[in-house]
Amino acid sequence: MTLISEAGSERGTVTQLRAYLAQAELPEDGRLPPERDLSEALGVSRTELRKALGTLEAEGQIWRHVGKGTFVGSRPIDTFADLTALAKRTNPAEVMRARLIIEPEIARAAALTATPMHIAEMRTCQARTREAATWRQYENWDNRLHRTIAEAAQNTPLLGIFDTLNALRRAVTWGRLRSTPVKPRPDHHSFTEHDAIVDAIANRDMNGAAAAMRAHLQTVERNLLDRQSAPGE
Amino acid sequence: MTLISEAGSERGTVTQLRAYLAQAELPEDGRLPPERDLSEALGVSRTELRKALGTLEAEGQIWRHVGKGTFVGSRPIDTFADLTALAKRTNPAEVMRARLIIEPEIARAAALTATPMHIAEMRTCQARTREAATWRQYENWDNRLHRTIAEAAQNTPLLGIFDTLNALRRAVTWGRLRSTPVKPRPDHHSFTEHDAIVDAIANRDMNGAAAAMRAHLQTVERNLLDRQSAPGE
DNA sequence: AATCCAAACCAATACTGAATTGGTTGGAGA
DNA sequence: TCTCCAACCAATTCAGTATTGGTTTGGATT
Repeated sequence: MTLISEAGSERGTVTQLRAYLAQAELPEDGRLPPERDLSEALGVSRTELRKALGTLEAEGQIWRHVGKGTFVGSRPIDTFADLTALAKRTNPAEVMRARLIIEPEIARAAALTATPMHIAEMRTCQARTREAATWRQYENWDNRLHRTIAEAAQNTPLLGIFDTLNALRRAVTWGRLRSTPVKPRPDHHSFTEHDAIVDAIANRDMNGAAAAMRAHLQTVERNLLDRQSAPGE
Repeated sequence: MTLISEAGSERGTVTQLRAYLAQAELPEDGRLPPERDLSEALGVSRTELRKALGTLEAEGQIWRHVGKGTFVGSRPIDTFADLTALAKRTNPAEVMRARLIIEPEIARAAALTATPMHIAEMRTCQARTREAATWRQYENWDNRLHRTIAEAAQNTPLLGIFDTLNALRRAVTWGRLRSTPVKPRPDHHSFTEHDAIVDAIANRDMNGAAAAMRAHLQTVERNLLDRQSAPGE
């Protein structure tokens, strides 16, 4: 073997792969055969094939994933909608900060676009939180209230973002359940704060809605931190 | 079986169920035993139990799903975990509106938390957009600039949200690529607008950063709409 | 000494078939 | 008519197995 063939061994495999990709009939999803098969088909060692695949991947021609396979084209756009992966890299404080940044703006938008039906549903959720006999029920209606506000913004991507944040919150807080089985006290801070938010939205007061939501979340944040610093409450 | 028990059979089962729900120790997810077991445990026929469960479901106390089971609380929101599903329900205008709501707040947060390294990277991206020889290169560095701003906010969930929005934008705009192969003109609006954003962040001017980002996105939105109303540009 | 290769191993994913579960139907019986 | 029971249905879950890209190891080649 000459100097050239030696020096170009990897490049050779790359061009061979390129030719294969141009010629081969790939299935609908663009998946190409597993490395073990492909290396045999091309008459190359798996090591060498993997190096070539590596350069092609660096070029963005293909993408790979353990257990899934190797595919032509660019990686599909599911990106990091994967909550569990995100949840592992973050913590409740960060999620809370993100909520503080996002949700007031959602409330602001909702103040502009909410329909009477939305507002009526918000009031219903409010009433239900007050009637709640357990914390579970309370949180249930609290969630629903916040989501109704997000729905009132009438923006699909925004609603998706809200859901993502919400799911993230649950994933991160998972395992730290409210221990007390009693129901929320009638003077629970959220009641008046929720009132302020919904009232502002009903009055089409965008700044007020944003401010009320921010104030509410800040209270929630304070409670969260307190509970962390003094566990067992 | 007496007349009373017969006449009140269903109502009786409902109250019996209510008592069960109040007393029973339910697992974390609020799932209650399968109908077949529960009917035996309560000493009721499955038919009757199902009627009672039906009324409780109508009241919103529980929710059921084939194969999953029966759960207390209200039906969880079907979150669009999948971006492609979300992309099908929305449109460029909505995505643009969502960006207008979210990204200024990200810029505001970035103004507070950006490190000198972040700012330096922003300036680099800026320079690269000016040097770009093609629209593709320009958009590449433009994307990177916006993402650096999101990184500078130093909040994992926020960055995830930004990526989601970005992926959504690409998914929705997919197919309508910029046809002109020429490079951006030196007086392209984005240049000065990007300057304003980065300057504000560097000056720790939170309101300024948010305003500049909003102004920038509004210009982008206007261009987008213009292009829609006059296709082919 | 440096590479390369084949095999084994690893962890993530896909796949497959059985079991579970809410929903439905049909017949027996009161 | 109504209830009950059993069987059945379709959606979902679950557990075990097979694939698959990624990594390590030991030996062979140069």
